[in-house]
Amino acid sequence: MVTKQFEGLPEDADLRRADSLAREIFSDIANKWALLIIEALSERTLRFNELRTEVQGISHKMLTQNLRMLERNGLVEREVYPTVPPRVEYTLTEPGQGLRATVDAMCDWTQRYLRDIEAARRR
Amino acid sequence: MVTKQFEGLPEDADLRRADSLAREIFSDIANKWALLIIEALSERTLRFNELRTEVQGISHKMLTQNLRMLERNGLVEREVYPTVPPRVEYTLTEPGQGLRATVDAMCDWTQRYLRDIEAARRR
DNA sequence: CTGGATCCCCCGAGATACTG
DNA sequence: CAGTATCTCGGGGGATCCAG
Repeated sequence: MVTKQFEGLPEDADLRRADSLAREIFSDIANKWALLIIEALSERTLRFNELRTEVQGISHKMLTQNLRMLERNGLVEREVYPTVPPRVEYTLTEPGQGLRATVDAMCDWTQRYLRDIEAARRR
Repeated sequence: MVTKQFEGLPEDADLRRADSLAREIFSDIANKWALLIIEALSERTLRFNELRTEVQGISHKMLTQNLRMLERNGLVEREVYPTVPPRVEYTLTEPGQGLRATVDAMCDWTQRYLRDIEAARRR
């Protein structure tokens, strides 16, 4: 997806590294749960269990795993309030907000072509 | 992701069906391989083995499976030329083109925030 | 070349239990 | 409430072979 720009150029370790990184990131975020979590956080900051409710169908484990991944990539920020019981809030960072736009687009697309897809399936 | 619009309304079987369908579709397309295939087809029609090359890392099986899925949902069109050896071409349909735009946006996003993400990871 | 079918292994992911 | 750790199982997905 990215490589094309570099085709034919002399080997360049940096570009190759960037490309492999891009693929890695793409693989990270191009998955159902990650995108749904971002969609859920697009409106407002949410706590762990709120997310669990919003992103319906996700398991405890998947939610934590994906949140860690998103955090690692700097797409969501995790804020811990040292109260009792603990309170943890997840917020979209600026890069996360940027991705949010594309996720929204995907959701819009789904809505827009729902009928067409339904029709296509009947064939 | 879609349900929100309907919250609080009296139960409506049609809306529920549409929502479950939307989730199904979203799960179908929100996966790495499907999106990479669409990205590959965004420039031009491709044959099976060309796709296999473009979408590097994908296995024979995954490619066929995803193509069948995309075809079933009417995102790609499959044209068979009854020559020998057989020649099969895959093309993005109009809905497919629509999705392509959002995939492009995702790729752009990846490029744009590459450095930020790299930095975030080092922490 | 395209693409089904089969075998098989590994790990993704759910369930459960336990800490702070 | 939030999160980690362990166990376990099913099926995702690779490798391979066959067919048109």
